[in-house]
Amino acid sequence: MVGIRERARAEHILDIKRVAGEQLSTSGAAGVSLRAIARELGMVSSAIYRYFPSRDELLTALIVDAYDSIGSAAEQADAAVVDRNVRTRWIEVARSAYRWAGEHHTEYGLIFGTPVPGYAAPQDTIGPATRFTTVLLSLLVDAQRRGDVNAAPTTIRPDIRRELASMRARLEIDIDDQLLAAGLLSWVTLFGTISFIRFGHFTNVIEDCDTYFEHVLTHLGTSVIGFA
Amino acid sequence: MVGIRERARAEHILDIKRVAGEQLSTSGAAGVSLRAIARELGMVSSAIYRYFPSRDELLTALIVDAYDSIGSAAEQADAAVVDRNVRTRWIEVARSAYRWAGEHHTEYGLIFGTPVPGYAAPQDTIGPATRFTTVLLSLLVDAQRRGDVNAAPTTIRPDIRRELASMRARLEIDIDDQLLAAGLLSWVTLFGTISFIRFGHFTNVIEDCDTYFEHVLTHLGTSVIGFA
DNA sequence: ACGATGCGTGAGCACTGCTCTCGTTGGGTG
DNA sequence: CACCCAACGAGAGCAGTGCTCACGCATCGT
Repeated sequence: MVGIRERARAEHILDIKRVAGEQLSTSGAAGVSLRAIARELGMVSSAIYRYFPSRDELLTALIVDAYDSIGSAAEQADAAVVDRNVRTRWIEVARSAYRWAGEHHTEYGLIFGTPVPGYAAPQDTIGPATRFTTVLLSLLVDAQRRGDVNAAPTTIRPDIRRELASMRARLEIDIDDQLLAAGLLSWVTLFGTISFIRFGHFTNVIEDCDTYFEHVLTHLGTSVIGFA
Repeated sequence: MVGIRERARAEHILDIKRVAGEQLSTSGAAGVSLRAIARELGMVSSAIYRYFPSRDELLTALIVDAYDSIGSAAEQADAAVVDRNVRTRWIEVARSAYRWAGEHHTEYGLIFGTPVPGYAAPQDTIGPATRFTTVLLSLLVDAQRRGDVNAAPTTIRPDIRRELASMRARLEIDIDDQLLAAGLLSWVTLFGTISFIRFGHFTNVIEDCDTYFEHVLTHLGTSVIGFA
């Protein structure tokens, strides 16, 4: 049987992260206060340290949760595509990221925004961080396998081909240079667009950001990656 | 003649911003402390408030300076291209942004990173903020005028054409839909790539980020915008 | 049954942004 | 030139922060 302490501990950790998440969405990362969390949970501030050794560790936990959240959103969006058409899958996955960023504004800023100087992402974060890109990569792998892609060939310099080959080996995937480069560029442009929209760089530039995002989406799928 | 006070005031403001900038680059935006600045300048903390009404205003001043800094870097890079070839100008301007981001890591994070919730960019920032994009836009205008551009036509939906037309009217520029859309996409991809590199999202993904950036640069200039 | 360990408490340290009052001093005005 | 207001620096003080530590109590494994 699981002990009373163990259960209470798990619940407390959840409570702390919940309140911290509320503070995060209302006041940003700077507004997450251990003392305020303790106050809201009816405990003394020093008690928090029994569960998180420092404020940084709490934020790290929130980062991990955020990566997991956007990753699982993408996984679900991908799984929901019944006909497994790679073009549809790409659009749905990209849309899920856009939607997630809109619904979790500050969490998005936490993982795709300014990194804290001197704060090296702990090992705990790199696992969840790859969850989203894994969805994207498996999508590309399937596209390659099914031959559902025919992009206009672009010139790729030898040093970049070497870089791509190294990446291919590291990830143990079978995607040719053309598709891999296009996928990489689309990945960056996808989050570049989301960041520009969510961080307000399109103010006074683009009025209907939702529509523009859809445009970028189809453009990337059609002209850059070249899904059939 | 300019008074003693006026001169002293201007110098103090410069001093405060200088020390704040040092703190910014070593400890990030969160590490900028009015009291620490006052200590370093040998004045009492409350004296700072004679020059900046709040910490936020100080940060705003740093943001304005950062926008000005990257803007003037781009202007200089553009002006240094003697033959006025638009392709060369694009590459030099984009490179200047990449270089600036590398040399001013935290300042870059300040303007392209996570926005503070509830912090609406004051009017003071929007002027300097457009300085970089103005360089980019004038480059596109020249390309259009000289006919130095021949991109593969992509499909642009009517609602996006409407958005582009509105943008064209607002900015009072003469760039056709095709080029404007390509420029917009390149702008986003440019800063998306810089952010991914500088914010560490390419760790364990791309080894030689400098080379990859050069690749993206030429790709955007050639395949997306299509400079002659 | 007992000892080690987990846990909540409260005081305390060093720090933060910001406010207020109090003299002093510089600089336009009569 | 004298005067008076505004700008200024100093210092105390308030409310808040992250974090540490010694202290007891409760729980759990032996």
